[in-house]
Amino acid sequence: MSSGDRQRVTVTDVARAAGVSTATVTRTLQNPDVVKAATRERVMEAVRRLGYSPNPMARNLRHGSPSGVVGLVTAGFTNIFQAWVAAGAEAELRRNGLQLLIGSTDDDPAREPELARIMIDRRVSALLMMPDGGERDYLRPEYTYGTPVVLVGRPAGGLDVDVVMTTDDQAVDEATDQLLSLGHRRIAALAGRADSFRAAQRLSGYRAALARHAVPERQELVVTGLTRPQEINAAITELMQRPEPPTAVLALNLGISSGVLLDRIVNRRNTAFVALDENDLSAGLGISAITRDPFELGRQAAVLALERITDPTARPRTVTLPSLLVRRGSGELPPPSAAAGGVPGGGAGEVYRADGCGVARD
Amino acid sequence: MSSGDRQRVTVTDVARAAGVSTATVTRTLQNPDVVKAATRERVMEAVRRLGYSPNPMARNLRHGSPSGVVGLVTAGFTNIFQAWVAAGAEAELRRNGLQLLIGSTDDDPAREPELARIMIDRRVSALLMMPDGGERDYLRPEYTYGTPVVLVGRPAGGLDVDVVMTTDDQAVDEATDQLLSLGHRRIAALAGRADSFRAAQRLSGYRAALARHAVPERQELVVTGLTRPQEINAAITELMQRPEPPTAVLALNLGISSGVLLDRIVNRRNTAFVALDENDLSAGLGISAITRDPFELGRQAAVLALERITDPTARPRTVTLPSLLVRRGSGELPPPSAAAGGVPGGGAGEVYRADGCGVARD
DNA sequence: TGCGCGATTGTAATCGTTGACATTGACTGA
DNA sequence: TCAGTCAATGTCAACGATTACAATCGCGCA
Repeated sequence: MSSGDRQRVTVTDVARAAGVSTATVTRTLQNPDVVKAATRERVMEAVRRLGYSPNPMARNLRHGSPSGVVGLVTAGFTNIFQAWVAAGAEAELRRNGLQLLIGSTDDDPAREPELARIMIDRRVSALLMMPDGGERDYLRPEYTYGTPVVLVGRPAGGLDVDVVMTTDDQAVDEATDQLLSLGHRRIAALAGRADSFRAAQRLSGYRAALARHAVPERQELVVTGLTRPQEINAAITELMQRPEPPTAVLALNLGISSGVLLDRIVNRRNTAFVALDENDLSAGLGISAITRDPFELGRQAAVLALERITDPTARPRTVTLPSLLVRRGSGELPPPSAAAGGVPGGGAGEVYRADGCGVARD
Repeated sequence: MSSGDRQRVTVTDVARAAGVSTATVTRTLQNPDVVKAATRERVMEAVRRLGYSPNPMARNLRHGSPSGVVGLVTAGFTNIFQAWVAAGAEAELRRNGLQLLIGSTDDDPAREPELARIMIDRRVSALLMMPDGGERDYLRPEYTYGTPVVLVGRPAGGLDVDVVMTTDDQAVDEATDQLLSLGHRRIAALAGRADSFRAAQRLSGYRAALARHAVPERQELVVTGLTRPQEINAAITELMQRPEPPTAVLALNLGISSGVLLDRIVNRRNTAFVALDENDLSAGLGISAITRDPFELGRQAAVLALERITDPTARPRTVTLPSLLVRRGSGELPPPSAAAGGVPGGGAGEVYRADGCGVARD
């Protein structure tokens, strides 16, 4: 049959069918006002009948015009935080008639440049980069050929590009400070890839609070490099079985937060706990968490991209969104040794329902 | 500065720099063996020095070759099930040197055709469609121009395309059957969008089991159209407050599964419960679930796409992957009225934490 | 010495779309 | 009536990469 033909209808076909030149077809589509109404009708009829749509590659080739597509590079499709960022960017771009396409590095820093290159080569109107890989040289202007680049949640590192950041360090500092004020002295901090900017940013908040309270950092309470669920589970189990287990736990990314939460439920622990980022259940279960509104993060990234598309000469900007500590109880628990004083803000009354912005799907 | 130039390096530039013709540059890149070693060196050096990479649009324009990019249309980036499908497709495609790009309809069926069109126009090598929208006419061959299309988790509807399906109906039948055998007679079924194929497929399994056991279906126990978390929460609350509440609950998609799970934990319910699809916590909490291995689903879709790319004339195929009922305890609970008999089966080693339900922080 | 062959490389047409420029024809006002 | 104007449409080169075909070169062999 003809299903495999991939034989496309071109302007020439339409022009012949309508008895006009290709220029008139193009004009009818691009600038209808300059074409006589009768001709316009004839052309449109042919377009409809043949099912013509312009080949965007040829169009792009001729006039290096914006493609109407914005690319986003994520660390992984199943990274739900980054998925919400993508959703936020998508919504804002769509409001402006642009389409978002996303690609995943699958947490492999080596694939960032490849994916960025693919998107730049396909002439995305802008490129949003979320992974937290090390090397960023491939985003230097000589490689991006003027494609606007927005970095999400990681710094520019001398690059002349727009950036959207969050104040994770301040929020972790605030959470740590609160735990220290409650009397905690052994506060574990669990983080992801040791070489990532984000882990460093968050740990710096932890250390700042410790320093302010003149509490020396204990090396053995800082665990980094946790990525796989088994590692996370092993780490938390080992921590809690020590002779001197931590009295409070800071989980410094979403995966770790989920792992610690599962451990709390399964093993019925009541250690003080502050999560970073939320999952389906954390709000409903009274987990104090540092939240970052990923949807807004993505939206802002899209806004920056749109502005740079409009005015490529504008000075790159850095937008900072607040990371907020939401107190729901688990982060307000005192250490076991402390007298049973009033728990500030804690308690079952603060158990919220999860009514987040999400829509359930299948 | 020159950062906004978007002035790309072309074959011509490379050719001039290397002192050869554009044809030789192309040959060096496409078919190095026919170029003299010395010339090849000179060209490669120029390519490196200028940072040249071929414009895929121009390449595509000339020779309608496969683009090396496969498009995937999802209902939403934050749909974690579909994200895992994407991850599976990504892995398989990558093994074969192809790149996956995904776009989201944000659960708006009207955007399926738009997105499909964008991807087809950009000459993706294949198109994977996941949303469960109604209309599918836009995938007729006259609109896809031979782009291989694979439907994931929804039927072909007379279309001549590859399909990957799961046996949700059979698994739901099996789960319902088991609950009925345990003595349950009031089994609630909660489903998503009423007009979706998937909800219908799953409910048909529920009804088949009821019919086999000669248990009449109770309209008031079947709730459809649940999409937002609030709706899900309201529905489960209302159900359980009835004079005759259900003794068992079937959640027929992931969002609903999460909602019911949260309700169980918060309200310490111990009603029999079978979820469809899993979230972070369901395995650890002993929730019986119908699982579909989304990663494998995506991988199979990619395999079909790859085969059709290789041989566009092959007859479209339908691959069916099993939906499995994993027994972890919550689905093996008897109704309250039943005597405390042994729980049949219980999944032998598969019962991880049947007692994990209803735990709290005190 | 001269012909022919194979190994390299160059030339130019092509893909589909666009837009600057040229052309056509009708109509206006002097 | 005729130059001038304007609206409508046609012509053709260009975008960048590719490739069929042509051209060139060196060398062996008659």
